[in-house]
Amino acid sequence: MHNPSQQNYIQQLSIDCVIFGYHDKQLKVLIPKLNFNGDFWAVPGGFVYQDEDIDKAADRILQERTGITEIYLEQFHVFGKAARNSQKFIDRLISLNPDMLGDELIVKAEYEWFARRFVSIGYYALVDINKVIPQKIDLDDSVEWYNIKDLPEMIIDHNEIVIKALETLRLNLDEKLIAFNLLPETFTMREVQELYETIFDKPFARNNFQKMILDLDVLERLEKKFTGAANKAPYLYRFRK
Amino acid sequence: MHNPSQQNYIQQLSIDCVIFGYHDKQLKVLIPKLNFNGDFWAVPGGFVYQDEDIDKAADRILQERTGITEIYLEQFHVFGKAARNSQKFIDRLISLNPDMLGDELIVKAEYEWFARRFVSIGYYALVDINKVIPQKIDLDDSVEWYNIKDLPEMIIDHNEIVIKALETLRLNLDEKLIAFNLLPETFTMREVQELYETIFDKPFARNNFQKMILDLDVLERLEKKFTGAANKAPYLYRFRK
DNA sequence: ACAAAAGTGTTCCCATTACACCCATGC
DNA sequence: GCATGGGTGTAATGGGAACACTTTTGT
Repeated sequence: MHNPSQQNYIQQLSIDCVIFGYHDKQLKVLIPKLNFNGDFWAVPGGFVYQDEDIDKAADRILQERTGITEIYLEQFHVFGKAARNSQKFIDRLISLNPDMLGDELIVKAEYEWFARRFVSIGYYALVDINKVIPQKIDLDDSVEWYNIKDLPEMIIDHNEIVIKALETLRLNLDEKLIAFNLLPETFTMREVQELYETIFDKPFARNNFQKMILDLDVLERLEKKFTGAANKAPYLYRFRK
Repeated sequence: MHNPSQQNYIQQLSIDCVIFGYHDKQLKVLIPKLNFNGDFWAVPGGFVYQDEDIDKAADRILQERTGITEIYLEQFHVFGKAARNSQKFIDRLISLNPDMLGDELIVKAEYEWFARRFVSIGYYALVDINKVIPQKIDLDDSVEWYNIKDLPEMIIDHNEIVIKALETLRLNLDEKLIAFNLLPETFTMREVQELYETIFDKPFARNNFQKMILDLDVLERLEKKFTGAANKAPYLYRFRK
């Protein structure tokens, strides 16, 4: 077991990452489930080494779970209520997992580490869901994509963190042209539109949407995509970096 | 002297506040100067008590320097580079102030506290400059308003922090209707326009500006303000909360 | 009467929205 | 041919920018 209390981390500071993916007209969030009795879910998180930039720490945490690099990543909010700690979670965890008390000394140190109040920096990431192979680390029982409309109940304030991340994503989407990070290398205009409709949870007019996106002048049109369907083949596009 | 190392603070976490005020067509920032040899300026900052919300901590830091409560305050960015520490600043401070070495034990503890790498949460505040009576605390030599276009060179990355705060202010100004926090209780339309022109550093057309602001539907028109000038008296307005 | 600045109305332009039409594809 | 979905053009709409004019005030 990886013992945070024995690592050279900044104390009482954590990073929590909301990893967004998109598939099948659903906006999804990558969420590990802990390998303990009792159903504990938490967004991927971690701590910051003494000699590590916070952005680098977030990137490392992301790579551990997704296996990919060069991820679009943005800091969005700091969660720092005085009452923000894992006390309830830990107590329930221990009561349901009495056998986890092994080496008394280390357990005590770990308990004290985790039970303290933490200030957490929230990051959100946008990834191409096809490129991600969810990685279990440490104490993960599973790492799964959940539809954002159907999230499990998570520990501490992690459900609020996801909500705040989505709000920020919506605010930044138009301005920063970041939506394409959620799509594969190539995609059709319909797929872009469906993505936008999913994120904003509202419909867009097809023709005007196409014009709006093309006017951004960030896509290049490739060959047509023959799907075998009985209709005109759509063009494929690629984001021009 | 107030010794951070002996307070019950979260370690390696700080809060820095950019306090904006407005006067005489100038956007100003409240900046204390340290009471030591060598010219050291730093935006008002502080640390977070173990039992204190980070928002409360920011509010406390603000009240200490401005003397006023109910300040508009917003978290805007976390500065967390690994190399972000006060080492250079402290070394220069000590070399210029050799007599500050008093009680060896406490000095050593303080040195170790301040020399470490800090993660800092940036807040910006908008205040009515007329209501503020700048307060010196602890080691302040002075606390003054500086034109944002003519800031002193500050310690660590504090100049960057102010720049980032201004960027965020510009982005949020339209959306959140917060500009009025920088004005007195009542004001004329011209004053609002001059404030906007100062913040965005560009001119606005008078008639269209008036329409734009009134269409926000957040101002109430009061009586006219007779200035004694040889022209039509402008209306006074008040922000409707 | 006049200068200065406040207040308001009106036109112009552009970008978004809505509506309409044509095209390619496989059955 | 025809149903289906893709691509594009054009008219209507609305908000902001530009321009013009009127009103109020003190000298």
